[in-house]
Amino acid sequence: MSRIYELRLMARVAQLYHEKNLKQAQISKQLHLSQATVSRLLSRAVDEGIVRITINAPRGTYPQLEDQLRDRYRLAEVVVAECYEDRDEAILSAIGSAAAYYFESTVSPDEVIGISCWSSALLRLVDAIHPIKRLKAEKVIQLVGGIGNPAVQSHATQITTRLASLVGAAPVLLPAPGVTASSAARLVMLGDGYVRSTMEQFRRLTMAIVGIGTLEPSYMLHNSGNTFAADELSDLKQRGVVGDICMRFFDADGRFVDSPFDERVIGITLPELKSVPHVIGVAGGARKTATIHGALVGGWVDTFITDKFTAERLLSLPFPHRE
Amino acid sequence: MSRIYELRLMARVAQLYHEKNLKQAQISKQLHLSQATVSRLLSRAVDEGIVRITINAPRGTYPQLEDQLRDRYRLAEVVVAECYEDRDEAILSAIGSAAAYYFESTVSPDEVIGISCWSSALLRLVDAIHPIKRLKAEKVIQLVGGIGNPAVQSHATQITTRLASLVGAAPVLLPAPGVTASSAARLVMLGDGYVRSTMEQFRRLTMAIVGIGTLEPSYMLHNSGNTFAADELSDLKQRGVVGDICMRFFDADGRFVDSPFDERVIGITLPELKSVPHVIGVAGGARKTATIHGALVGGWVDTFITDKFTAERLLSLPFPHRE
DNA sequence: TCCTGTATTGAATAAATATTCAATCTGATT
DNA sequence: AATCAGATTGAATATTTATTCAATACAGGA
Repeated sequence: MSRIYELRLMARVAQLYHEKNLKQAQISKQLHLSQATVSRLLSRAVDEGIVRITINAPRGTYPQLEDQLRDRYRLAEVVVAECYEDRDEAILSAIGSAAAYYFESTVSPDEVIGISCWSSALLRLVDAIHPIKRLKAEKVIQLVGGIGNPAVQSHATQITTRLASLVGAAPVLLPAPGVTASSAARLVMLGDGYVRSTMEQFRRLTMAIVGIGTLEPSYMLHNSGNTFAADELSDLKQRGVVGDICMRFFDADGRFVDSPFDERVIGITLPELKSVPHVIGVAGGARKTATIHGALVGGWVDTFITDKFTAERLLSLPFPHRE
Repeated sequence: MSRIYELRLMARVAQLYHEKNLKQAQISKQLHLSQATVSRLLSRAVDEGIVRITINAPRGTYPQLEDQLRDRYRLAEVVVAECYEDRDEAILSAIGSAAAYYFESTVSPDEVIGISCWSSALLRLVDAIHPIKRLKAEKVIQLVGGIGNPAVQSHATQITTRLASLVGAAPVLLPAPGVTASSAARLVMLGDGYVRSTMEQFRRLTMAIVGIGTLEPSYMLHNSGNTFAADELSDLKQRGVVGDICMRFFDADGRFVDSPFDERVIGITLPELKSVPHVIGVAGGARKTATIHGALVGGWVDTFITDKFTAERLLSLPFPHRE
């Protein structure tokens, strides 16, 4: 009966609040109501649809893709970067700088950051990070050894060192090959105190940045010299492996795949990685669709940064399981 | 350069805040930002047009008319009531109940309310007030004496008494004719202690509700028996009078018009009325356009309640002065 | 390179807003 | 009428949000 007057009052209060930017206390004085009533009228105005709040996504952002990926893979956060061409080079560039910005606005002091150095996306990330943005993070820890070839191995240490200096943190290196010739060789390397000390610090990580690699075709693995025997590769394929994070392999459903190979890796394990509070995966590219899907289903990362093409490909995949 | 990432972040924060209704503290945890940053991003999101807040006026409300009237006449508050027919009867009904609702939601305890009893709109107002809404206002004071005819005079006291009982307040009556036969007769009436006591309480008013009357044609004044001599009426007209509030006359520019007649009125004066913190004028109807305009220009009320037809007529008037 | 003025940031805190609570009212049902 | 569950209100207060402040950071000029 007096509903129309109530609605008018809600609209009036909303007008003073949202358009004239008055405080509730001012409105309550002006309209001779109590502040509590003003507050209640405002929230009723939203319920009644008198006040409507809309969010316009800026061009070049993809909140829907992000939402769908977050939802589908139960991720804490997803960033989908704008990208103009569906080629690896453009994609790496896009996700590299998107990840760099995400990283910059997200790191806090006292952070213990882990970085896997096998991904070209992470190379781009480190390149794109701004000269320095205040922080002294505590440490930057290398999560896997370098690549067999000593020249490339030093490349890995360089990324770690570079990131560390960018955030004003102490670099913690893993001075060992990522993949040893044999399980026995690995044990020898682990005997090294420096190596062991680094690996013991994995438990203190507060943030990890990792790439997601395909088993095949892979640029990186091809470069890794004698790391892989051809039969080993086909063995992994046989076991259903689709990709790796930090040289730890998983299948299409994201399950860790154990193999003799795993015994030869020097670096963080997947369970260790999973216990890190904030794991950021950075990856994109047409070749990697199934690989990334596996990694995400496996829940090995909680934050995922990619480009719009990769995002769309992932979303076009069927997604059976959802309890 | 990294502007697109900033915009994305604003949109993301806005989404979590406005759509998912998270608190800023939750968002800051989820996105690894500080709460201060979240707050700043949110307000930037409004500035950037990422978040847009719109107010939909409910059907039957006229915020634009209200705004224009508020603006034009510098009023603290205006209520424009829905009304389906531009006839006095429909208008009185509309503004009566609109004013009743306004009054109900606006009065507070300890209020000292004055009411002028010469207006049919105020009759409707009192009729429309709900059975009782909690409050004990302190007093309801009659602002002008009754009409010459003793029968009608008691009518005036009834309105006062009725309103008083509706708000649980003590009625304070003005037991005298609104217009005496002569200035001398007025002085005699003022000798009455009760009358004087009431009039002394005018200074304590916190709210006054008044009608706005036309000089001519007027229903009320015709009923008032010997109040007006025909020559008096034409004398007032000659002086430019267009209407009255509480039997005090003003011209088309709202200026008080003094006359011998004024000496015979028992009731609140315009300066006294003006010193009341909250003066609510209730009026509408085609006959009254110029009258109401004068009253509003004069600034004799700070709150004005009317119907949409009257509102439109007022706004169609030219409005020259605006410093 | 070293200033100097403008900008950003997070922690601390001031300010603003939402909620609790007790009082009171409404109105439905005996 | 009498009673009782559900509303509604404002004051008090808890919670949430915006702003201040001090500490850098950065850009541009000397």
